[in-house]
Amino acid sequence: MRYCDGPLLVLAGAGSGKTRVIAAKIAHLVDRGVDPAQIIAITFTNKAAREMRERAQTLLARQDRADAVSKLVICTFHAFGLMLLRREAKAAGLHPGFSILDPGDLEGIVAELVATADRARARAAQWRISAWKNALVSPAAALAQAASDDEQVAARAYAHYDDTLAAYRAVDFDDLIVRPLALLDADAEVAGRWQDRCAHVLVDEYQDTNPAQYRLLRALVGARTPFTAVGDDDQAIYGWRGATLDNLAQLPRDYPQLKVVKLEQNYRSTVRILRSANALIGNNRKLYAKKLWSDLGHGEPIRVAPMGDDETEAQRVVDRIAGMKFERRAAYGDFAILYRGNHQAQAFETALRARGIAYEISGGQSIFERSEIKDIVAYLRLIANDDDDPAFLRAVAAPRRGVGRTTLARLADVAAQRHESLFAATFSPEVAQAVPARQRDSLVEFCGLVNDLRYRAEREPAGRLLDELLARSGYEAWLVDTLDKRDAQARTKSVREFTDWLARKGEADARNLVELTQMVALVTMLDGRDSDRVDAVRLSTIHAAKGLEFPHVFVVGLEEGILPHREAVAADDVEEERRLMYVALTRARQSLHLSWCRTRRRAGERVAGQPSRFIGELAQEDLRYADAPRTAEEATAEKAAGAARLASLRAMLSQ
DNA sequence: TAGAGATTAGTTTTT
DNA sequence: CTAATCTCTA
Repeated sequence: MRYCDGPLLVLAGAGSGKTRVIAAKIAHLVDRGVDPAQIIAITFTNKAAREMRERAQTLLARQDRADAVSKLVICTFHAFGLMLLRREAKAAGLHPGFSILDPGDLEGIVAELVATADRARARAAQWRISAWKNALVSPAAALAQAASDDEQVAARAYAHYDDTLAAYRAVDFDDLIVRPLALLDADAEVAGRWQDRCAHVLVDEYQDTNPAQYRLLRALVGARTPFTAVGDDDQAIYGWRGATLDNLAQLPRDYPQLKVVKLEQNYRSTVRILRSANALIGNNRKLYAKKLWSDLGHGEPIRVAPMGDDETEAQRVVDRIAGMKFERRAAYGDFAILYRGNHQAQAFETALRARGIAYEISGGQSIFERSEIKDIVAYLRLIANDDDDPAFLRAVAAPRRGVGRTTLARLADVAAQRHESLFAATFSPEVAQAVPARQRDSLVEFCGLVNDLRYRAEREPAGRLLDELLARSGYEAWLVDTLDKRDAQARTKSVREFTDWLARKGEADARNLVELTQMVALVTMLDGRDSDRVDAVRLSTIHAAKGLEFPHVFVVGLEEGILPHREAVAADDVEEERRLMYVALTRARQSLHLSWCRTRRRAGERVAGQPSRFIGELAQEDLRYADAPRTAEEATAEKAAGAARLASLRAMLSQ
């Protein structure tokens, strides 16, 4: 670990203290006199970045180098790409206030390019385009290799897609990787500058990098910079996003002097949990052989429970959590319910709410998907970049300002004729002709507000500008008038929460409004201030739970077709599903509970299900099967018994 | 332009 | 069978 001068690959098994290792290495580098501003640590998620910063902070404080923390660059690939593009906007041919389009905007753009009203079709094309970008396939190459009709359509849209984005002076998520890479490849001067900036690069979750990310890494590291890659081939679960284990296999070939270190001791789970996880993953072909071990004791058997249907499953899991909380003096925060797809959360939400148990959903819809937040973000994007037509369309309609479909259609005609944005077209003589005075005044006033705020965006604190935006646009007043009281209150609150958070963020990191706007596009959830404090059961997709651990874990919905997912089985990619199961199992510290449903409601119909093949692949001697009640009476009786037990426990507790 | 009713689609993971 | 989106009418 103290090897600092060359390329290093750390194969870190689940629960082997991966984050700790990276944080320790960062602290060690600082200790050796490396300039903290030249240490670049790249993670996969915002959450991981935050965690790593916290760990590094603790270690550095111990070394009396707390000052170094704020200089460290610890961020996601995408945030790093954004930073590079911002600093090199000119060389990259970008407007400094460029927008980062959200997936909804992009769906609309793609739908128009493929001339379809069918959302599923548009999304499929959008997905194809993204996959091509991440695989570094150009539009021309995509057109040449597109096999099916659908791919042909997507490839033709791809050719115009980048032009459309350029017209809006906008980029998409993938561009935050691809464009910095193109810039570093094309411009030796810029590349040299950034390579000099890096004294040491660390990459977390290396197994989840895609070809574009790997190339970016190589362009950054060059021949001189030492780096540390940390990963685990058994936890590669982002193949669908273009991540490829080839990057892991390729590393020793690209860097012959690569040192490889394996971490095989698990500090998290009991022997039984690990034995089952090892048995499961033994069914996959291996890139690097590795066997996790633990000295945390045998532990209790893994419970496997077939359930009648998904509703019963939710109820019984929640009952069990309530029971265990008292029996084991555990906190709700010690429990996690993990599932394959977001929609599976619903039954559990309902069950938890019925019991009055606090829960928190991660990986679900974030506050950035709420319409009122999108409205505010649209204003911010427009302030940063007035060519952002999607943002214009959203902001101009919230609040309603007497400008309707007809007016906007006329404005769009003028803009198209003049080859300029909706914003710019507002001030053209043609609009004076095409649009009645009243509507035009509204538009001009709207644009005037945006202009004023833009003018001040770099000089004044973000908090004040945000307050002014809410007041002068009439947005806050509109929320209050239009909606019935309760809804309005909730929305006003979430808007306030959001603007307060932004203002604080701006102050803490000394960012102006434009910089904050770009950052917001990459953030999926507000920094967890209450999430740490609230004692709540965690509901999460397995993907979103990677890197986390819980004393008690329930993995639910373990049926053929769900895990492994139907599509994955059809595509003959069961290995990635198995890794997903492996990740789920290895989140658990003490107790692990697996369940599957005999029938499940889907589209109003009951569908029969088979237990997942993965249950059969576990270490059978460590499992304990529980049978579901057979009849409705038994189920009712059990429910009543459960409720009674819960009531008596509650009574005991309240004494 | 906004709200209420009709209609239709839902099948995986996310920066 | 929901829930979200769309369409029509006031």
